[in-house]
Amino acid sequence: MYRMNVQFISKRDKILREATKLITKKGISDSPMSQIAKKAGVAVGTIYHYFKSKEEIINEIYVSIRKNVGDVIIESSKNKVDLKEAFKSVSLGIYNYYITNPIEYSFLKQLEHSPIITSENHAVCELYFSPIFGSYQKAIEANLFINMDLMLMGMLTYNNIITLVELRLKSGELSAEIVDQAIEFSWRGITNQKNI
Amino acid sequence: MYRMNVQFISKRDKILREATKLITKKGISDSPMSQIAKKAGVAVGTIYHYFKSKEEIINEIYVSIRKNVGDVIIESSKNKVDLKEAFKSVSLGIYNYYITNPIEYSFLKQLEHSPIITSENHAVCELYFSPIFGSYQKAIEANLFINMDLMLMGMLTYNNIITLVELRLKSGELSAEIVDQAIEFSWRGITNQKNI
Amino acid sequence: MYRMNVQFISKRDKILREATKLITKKGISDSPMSQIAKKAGVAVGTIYHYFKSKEEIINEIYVSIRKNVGDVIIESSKNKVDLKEAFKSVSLGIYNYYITNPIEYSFLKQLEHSPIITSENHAVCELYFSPIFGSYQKAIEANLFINMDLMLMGMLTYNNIITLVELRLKSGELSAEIVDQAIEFSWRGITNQKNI
Amino acid sequence: MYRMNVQFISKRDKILREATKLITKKGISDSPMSQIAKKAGVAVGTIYHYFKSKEEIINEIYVSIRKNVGDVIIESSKNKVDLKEAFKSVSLGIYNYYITNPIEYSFLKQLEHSPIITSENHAVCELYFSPIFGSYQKAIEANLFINMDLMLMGMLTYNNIITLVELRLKSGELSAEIVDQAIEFSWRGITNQKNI
DNA sequence: AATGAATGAGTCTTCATTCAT
DNA sequence: AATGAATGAAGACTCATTCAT
Repeated sequence: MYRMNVQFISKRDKILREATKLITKKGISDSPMSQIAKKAGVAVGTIYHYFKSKEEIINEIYVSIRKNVGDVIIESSKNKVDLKEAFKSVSLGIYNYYITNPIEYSFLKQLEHSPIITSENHAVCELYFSPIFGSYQKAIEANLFINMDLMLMGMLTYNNIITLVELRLKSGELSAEIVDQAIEFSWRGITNQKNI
Repeated sequence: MYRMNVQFISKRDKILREATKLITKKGISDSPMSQIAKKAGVAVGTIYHYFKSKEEIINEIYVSIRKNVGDVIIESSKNKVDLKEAFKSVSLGIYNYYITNPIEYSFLKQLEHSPIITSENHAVCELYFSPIFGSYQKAIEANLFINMDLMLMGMLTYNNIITLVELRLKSGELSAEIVDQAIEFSWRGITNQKNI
Repeated sequence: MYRMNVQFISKRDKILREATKLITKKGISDSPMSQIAKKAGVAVGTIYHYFKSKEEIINEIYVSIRKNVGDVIIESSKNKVDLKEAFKSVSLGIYNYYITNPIEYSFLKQLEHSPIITSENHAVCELYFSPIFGSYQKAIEANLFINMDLMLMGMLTYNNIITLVELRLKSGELSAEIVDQAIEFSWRGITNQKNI
Repeated sequence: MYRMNVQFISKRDKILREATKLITKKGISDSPMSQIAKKAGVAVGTIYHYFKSKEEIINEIYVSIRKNVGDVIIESSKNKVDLKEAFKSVSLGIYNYYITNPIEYSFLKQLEHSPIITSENHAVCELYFSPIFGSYQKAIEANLFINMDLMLMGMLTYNNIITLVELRLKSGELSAEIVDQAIEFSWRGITNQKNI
């Protein structure tokens, strides 16, 4: 059993991995369980040994990707004292995560408006954003950020990163300048220029 | 027989209308043609008398909604001399269209990343945004707007309206203040404050 | 109204003609009434004005082609005193009819084993062959032809022509020599060589 | 459990068997998959577990019957030194195969002109006749058979057997004498009487 | 734990036929 | 005579899920 962890991928993980790829490429209803099984190198029945249903697989993938983004947020805001530096770091962190994991990004986009994701899971995922809201709240109180509805501010800044990702996926490449333009756009939008 | 045309809805229109509603509520693959037919009060075969396939219906709906938004853009920018006034008017125009037509909005969101929409139709829809790009271009040249990638600027500002719509749909209601905050957020993002 | 008969083709005939072409090319179940109507330049309903059903059209076409072949048999045996001359003339007559009307031939082939043709019509068509059986009967009685089951002799000689047609349709072209070889093959098969 | 293999018919075989019967009786387009499934005692889905499509089933049946006939040809020409004896043996072999397997015969007749059979399969089936062509070729070279187009000779003699089968199926019964008449008919047609 | 044969409800689509105009 | 919109039963095929091994 020793050394088995090296390069060992459990069947369960293989199923999740291939499901993600397939669904991203073909869409949910063009990703039959039989196909997922074949790609993962397991029998159809095996999938049902690990998961209750197709929906369960999709929900699990969705939540796990959202968690990854949550981790990126936490990680990239660590040890950043300067407010702008922190803002840029988090923005770039999310941006980089998505463009280096385009499959995960597409999967999220495809599912975020779908009735397949349970509302319970939606709620869980919201929490992964809470660190951002926390720091925004403080900046508003310190009069560094515009006094704006907190949820609105969070969504606007996050979606601006998404816009950037979208543009990048469309264009294939994006200059550092353009990335900077987008972040500065958001920064101007949220900051009290006279105090910062 | 007179005045019969008032309030007369053709079967074709009924089909489109009910397809839109159903797909928005249930998603494409949970909106069988049989169901659409039933809701529209026609036989399944009748649908195929007017449309070649399910995909054709979806494409037609998609393009027509996008066209409506295009018309709103044109309409709401008419007779607006002041740059900011025009920007606000267009922003509010789009926002209002979506929140008064939430079904159309949801339909769009569900389809915009779908492979069902032909690339030809995607191209057609892009054109409906051209008025915006035109005015942005001029404002950049006049140094009133930040010198930013045009496509980026267009996408950021449009998506900020989408964010607002999304928040409103989530919350059920939105104060005029919050709407204003979002528009001002974008305005700060695109303008050269010293020249405006 | 005068001169109208020149080149005037009734809608009824157009329907029959286009149905024949379409069914030959695509097969019965890939020849929808709507398509026949379109090719014939009439409305679907118009077809039902002239014919009770699709099956009726097919039966009518089938019988009329079989009648044409019957006419060819009668025509090509006229004024032929010599037995062999008559045999060759009829054989060539049928052969030529089929290769100059390949659509009719294919139509027949496609339908002859089909349950669509009523047994009544099958019986009617059998009669078109009676002239052949008559002359064979006489030749057998005169000891010029082998004493063979009459029906068998009729079917063998007719089917040998069909074989020739089939070979010709396969090859695209057939030398006069080969045609002659086939007819002589049948002739040797039916004749009492010592008496002829 | 022993001897269980005796009389065990796999679902796959049951499907093929019932499809053959049904298609022969009703024709292809009146043999829905649902009906085949019911007769075979399986679910519709099961058919698609074993076959890709209805066309695939039909092709497989067609080729396998043609192969049977090919085997009969090989078998019945074995150890036949005398030319006429061999000719009669093969003719009777084919005749007997068809009349003892009338369903297979009808199936073949119905399909041989159909576009459903792929040209690849048509080519494969042609090969099953090659033994016949080989022996004819030799007999022609030895001046025992008439110098006739080889393909023509092959088609004429084969189709004469078919004619016999057809007559038998029509009449219900056929005397040994009539069978002999038909074979002698062909024999006279192909042989150089002076050399044989 | 793992398999994959088997299921059958459900999908989109076709098409002969009808009927009001 | 002629139209073609409207019908809905029926067809081929898919696929999530089950279950005996």
